[in-house]
Amino acid sequence: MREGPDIARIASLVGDPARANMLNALMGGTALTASELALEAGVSLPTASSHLSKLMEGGLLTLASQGRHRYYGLASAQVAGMIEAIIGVAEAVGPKRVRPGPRDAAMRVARVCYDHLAGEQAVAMLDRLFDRKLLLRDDNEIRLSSSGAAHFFALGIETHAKARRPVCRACLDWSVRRSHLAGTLGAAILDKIIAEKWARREKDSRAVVFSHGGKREFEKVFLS
Amino acid sequence: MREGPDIARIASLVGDPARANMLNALMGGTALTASELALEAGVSLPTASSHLSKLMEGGLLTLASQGRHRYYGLASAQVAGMIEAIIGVAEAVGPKRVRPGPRDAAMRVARVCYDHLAGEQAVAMLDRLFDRKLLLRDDNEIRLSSSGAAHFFALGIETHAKARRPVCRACLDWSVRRSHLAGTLGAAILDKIIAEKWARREKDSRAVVFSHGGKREFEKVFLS
DNA sequence: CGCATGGTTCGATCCTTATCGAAGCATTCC
DNA sequence: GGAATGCTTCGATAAGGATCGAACCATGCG
Repeated sequence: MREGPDIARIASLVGDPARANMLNALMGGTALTASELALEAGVSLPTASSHLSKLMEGGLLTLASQGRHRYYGLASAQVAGMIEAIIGVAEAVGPKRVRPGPRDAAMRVARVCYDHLAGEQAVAMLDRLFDRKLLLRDDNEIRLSSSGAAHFFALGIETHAKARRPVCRACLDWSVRRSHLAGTLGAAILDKIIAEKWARREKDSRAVVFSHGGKREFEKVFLS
Repeated sequence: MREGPDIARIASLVGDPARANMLNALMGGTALTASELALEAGVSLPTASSHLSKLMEGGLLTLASQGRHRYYGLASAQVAGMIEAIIGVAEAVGPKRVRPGPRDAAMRVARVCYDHLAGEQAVAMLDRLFDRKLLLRDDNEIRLSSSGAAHFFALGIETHAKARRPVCRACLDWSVRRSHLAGTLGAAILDKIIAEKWARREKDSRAVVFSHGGKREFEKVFLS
């Protein structure tokens, strides 16, 4: 029984919750840094780093170093396909609802994903931004339209690309399984939400809780 | 990160070596009993039983009880497809050859698989039995031809179905990745090999070692 | 050059889980 | 009914690995 490919080794790499979350986050196709992945997985940076080196050694990830940033991505479409297959089985098997507590419900509605907003609210927002043609879908990329640039400028949100980081980026939402908005624009919008006190971050959690008035304001500006 | 299908749970089920071996053995499509799977995985019966109940609870296996026998099989083609995908990644990633020691080499040539012979010799034997039309391939089933019945009768091997257990059954070989012969006929052949002292079982191992003369005899009878 | 920041390595702790022997159930055979 | 066989459950042990704080390396910025 010692022959053949070591399937237990590969499967056990995916079999740890932290690593599974990381891989799941990378299924969006965009490479992420160690800190982003640590946040996504809900573990500390050293822990994430340890997991990432295991995934690298297992051949599941590729690494692109850019200056002091190190971007991790899935190694191949084959790896992505394997994860898809596992997700498929998990979905088929898993009407296993585990404790949909109040904390989780709040997370589902709105939460922080690194530095931008995620959850139902964030997905709905991106949908509306497309509907209103403030953002344009261009293959897998998201671009800002001229009307969009004007709109965000009016809101006091800077939309000029400064660093290497893209202004707009799609990020796959875990709970909704559709994209929400990342990139500097996504980050700026979250900043505004917090600065305007429309919502506050829950302590020791990624949940974002809107006040009653704040929710109204947010919907007026982004969901109308 | 608590949302969506629990992919870590599914992956970790496959991520244990013993369970991976069991699933691998079941990839042949034929359902196997707990004892057979214990042997394949190289663990004790209680351990195997524990693993099997976990795989059942995880929805990866189905169970068919027939009297005091309990046959475990893969739950669905989807599960099989997932395992295939994992194998694919493991193969792509894994020129990781681990210690092909003499013990493993012997196992590759000939070993016991529950109560019948497995390994290169066994696969070659089944090929020859088909070539000589002593056995007939019938979809996924294997049948004994009339000439085959006569042939084995001449060798002193009983081929009448007594119990529920089939006379012939294909069993996927780990090392060769092709089928060898199981069922009562497979068991009877192994019995003859041992009884004629053509080979002996290695102690505390599944390896079967042929003597020089025994190998000649075996080849004359089954590989000619 | 020094400081700040993103990442990794190290060491200690803790928890999960694989493992097997012994005992207990269930089913069939005599 | 008893004996035998296939399988599961229980209990105790042991090993592996996930985790985090603290210290360490590397790159970029002023």
